[in-house]
Amino acid sequence: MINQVTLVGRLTRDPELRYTSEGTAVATFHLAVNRNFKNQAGEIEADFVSCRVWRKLAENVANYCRKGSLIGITGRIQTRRYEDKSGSWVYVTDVVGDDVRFLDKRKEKNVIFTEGRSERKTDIQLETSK
Amino acid sequence: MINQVTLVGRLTRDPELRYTSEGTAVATFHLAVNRNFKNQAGEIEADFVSCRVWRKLAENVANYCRKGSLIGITGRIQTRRYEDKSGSWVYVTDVVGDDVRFLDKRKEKNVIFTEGRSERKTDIQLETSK
Amino acid sequence: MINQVTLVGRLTRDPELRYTSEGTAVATFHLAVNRNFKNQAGEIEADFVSCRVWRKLAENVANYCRKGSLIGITGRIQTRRYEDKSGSWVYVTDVVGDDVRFLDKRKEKNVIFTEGRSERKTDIQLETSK
Amino acid sequence: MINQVTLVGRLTRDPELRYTSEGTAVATFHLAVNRNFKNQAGEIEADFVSCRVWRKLAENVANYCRKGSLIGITGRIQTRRYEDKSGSWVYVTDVVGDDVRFLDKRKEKNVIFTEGRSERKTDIQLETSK
DNA sequence: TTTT
DNA sequence: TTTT
Repeated sequence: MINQVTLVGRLTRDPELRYTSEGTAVATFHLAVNRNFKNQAGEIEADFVSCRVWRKLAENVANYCRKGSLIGITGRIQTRRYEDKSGSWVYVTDVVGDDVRFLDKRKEKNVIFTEGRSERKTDIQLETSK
Repeated sequence: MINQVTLVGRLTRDPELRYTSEGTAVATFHLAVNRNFKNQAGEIEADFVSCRVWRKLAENVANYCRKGSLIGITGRIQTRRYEDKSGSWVYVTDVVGDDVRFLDKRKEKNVIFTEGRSERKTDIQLETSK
Repeated sequence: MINQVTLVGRLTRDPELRYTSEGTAVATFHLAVNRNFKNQAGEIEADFVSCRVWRKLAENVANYCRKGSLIGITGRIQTRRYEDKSGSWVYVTDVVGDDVRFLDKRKEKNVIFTEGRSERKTDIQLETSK
Repeated sequence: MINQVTLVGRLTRDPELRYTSEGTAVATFHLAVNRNFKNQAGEIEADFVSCRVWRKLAENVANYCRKGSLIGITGRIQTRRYEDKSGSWVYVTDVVGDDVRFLDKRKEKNVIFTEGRSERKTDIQLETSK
């Protein structure tokens, strides 16, 4: 079945990096995603989405993101529940990311812009091709 | 900012239709979205996503969907929180849908297939508008 | 950067399965995706999106899909261009799928429903890993 | 049916604003979306996606975007075809946007941050409306 | 070259 | 409170 999420927002705090007992890295953080419409008071609110990424991605997020970083994340919604101390069920919803883009990096690193080859040419073409 | 969700899954129960004090229709339901991978035990699990739609969409969902209906929904993640009786915050995550497709309808109704004609029309408009 | 597509539609013909010179399987097909609104004449039109999937997915699509099959596909938009015989550039846009769901299969196969158990397990792990 | 696209990329040139014969604004532009993986030569390539937005959105894009602007766009894939001078069919694929985010704006304007207050309000409404 |  |  289909379960696909795309978010662009800012970290509400530094990400938290932990490791499972098997040694797998997990990073968790909340994204503040400003809404694209105003409430009755004319203000813009935000949704605060809980996100989780695994392995190499987790380490990258921990290394490159801080409170306030603008990121794009794609992934899926995951739900789970657990019993709290008082014995009642708590339902939790997270976004599990399979890709994260760091959108306020000044410039994309490691981008050897070969579009030179393709892009520049393309541009010319777009010119020429009218 | 960007906040976009697409889900395809089945209703876990009949949708619930209610009205706000202003008379606006809201339908709520849970979607069971089977995961596309197996757990360690070789079984497929599901995520149970809480969904909410408003107005005409709410009434359509209430009219056309039942427990087990297969639907596609597109929308966004919305978060909110409230204080429970004991004074602690409860965090809630829902998908607010802006479009719902009924995927087990035998055949799409009112589909008169007319590709070609209208596309050419579109083209002429754009031509003219240069 | 972010490039994410989700489509649900029907195959306009049987998929075509081919192999690259290195022996990698590729399946191509077109999806007819009915629009969710009517044109001025009150008719529903469709978009005909060219899709491509690789490897195991290609073979699954070739085995399980036929003209008219309802599928969901997630992936990304890919563009390329080539020079035709007359020396002018042709621009091509395809959706490259990374996941395909067969939506008119009577029932999901191999789905053994086990919510609860495994979710709790996941939770325990996370607890431990703090 | 479902047809949903999310892209984040940079404009390859300034957008072009035109008007249909009925006076409706249309803006067209190409987005360069860097791929998240390298080719055999270790370089990052891009997809060049043709985009189109209408009405107020078209005017906003024309006013606020320039060559190189980083934007996020959500919308759907639209296909059409036309007959060229030589009488053969040309197939065209565009993304028609229903929302555009300007991602290199220094800071979101008019964002008065009010989480909590309004969320509680929403909740009360729902309570009342049962 | 277009599906139900 | 969980679907096929």
